[in-house]
Amino acid sequence: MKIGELAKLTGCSVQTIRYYEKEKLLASKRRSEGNFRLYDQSAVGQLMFIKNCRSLDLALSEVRQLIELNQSPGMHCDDVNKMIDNHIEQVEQRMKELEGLRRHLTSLRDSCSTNRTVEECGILRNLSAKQLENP
Amino acid sequence: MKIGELAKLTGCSVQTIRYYEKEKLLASKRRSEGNFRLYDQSAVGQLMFIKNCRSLDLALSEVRQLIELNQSPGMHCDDVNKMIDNHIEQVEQRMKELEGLRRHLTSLRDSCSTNRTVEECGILRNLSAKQLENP
DNA sequence: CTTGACTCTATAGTTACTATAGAGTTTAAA
DNA sequence: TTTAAACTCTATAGTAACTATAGAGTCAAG
Repeated sequence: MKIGELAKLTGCSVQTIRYYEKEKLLASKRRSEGNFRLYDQSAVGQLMFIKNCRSLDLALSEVRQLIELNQSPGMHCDDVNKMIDNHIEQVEQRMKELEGLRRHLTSLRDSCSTNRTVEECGILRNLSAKQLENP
Repeated sequence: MKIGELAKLTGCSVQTIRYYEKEKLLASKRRSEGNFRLYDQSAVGQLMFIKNCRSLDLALSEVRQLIELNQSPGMHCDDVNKMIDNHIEQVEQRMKELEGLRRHLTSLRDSCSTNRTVEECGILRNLSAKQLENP
């Protein structure tokens, strides 16, 4: 199949597939006479693997590591576990940050009611304050 | 004062200050004989305003809008309120996404115990699955 | 007068794509 | 058979908000 069909099957864009190839995450060995990329069913699997990883917010560098690991079936998979553990931590960390941010924004929003002018705006006054407390 | 002192006072890096100037978020009118940027106390305030906005994850384009608004003290500040409301929504949206991600990662992690080989690794097997359910 | 600390501009790199230009290829209809 | 549409190719630039570097100039102290 050609790149367009692979794109449709996997839900990736054509450019993205070419980008993954350039980044050595996906090999396309064969080309047609007219120099078009040709793929088989295994390419669908490889691309879905990448897509699944990306839906978990894994970086392409991490995906690359996983692909390499996948190629040594006999090795221990501790590194995979570590990577996922690490990722869970990062996600939880970011959630905490966002919770702080949310509280901060909400209290900022409460400092201004409607029908004020810019001059009176509590939000702008707060933003101009020398230092914003970091909760 | 020169750019290094401004950087120290505000906690921004020297390059960041120059970058803000290029992006027209911060004006530096005066230069020394030797072409060094010269700042006064008001620059500290302007830079802290930007820094405060950034600590709330406001985009530089939004900061630019706020700076412009700040220059028309008589106008209504509804746009400021809208921007912050909008931002709160975005933060909450991202928090929901991350919560889904966290659950997803956790259940993935549970699919593999220690002391397995890559071949047996539940995580890799799951990632290879044609479609990852999107909870 | 030279050393070191500072500053200047311009440029490239980061991440994971997306968008474009300009060219060639294939398929279908007129 | 021609031609038009739809597809593909490569190469390049853009995105956001910086950070890092090169190579040059400025300034104060010793």
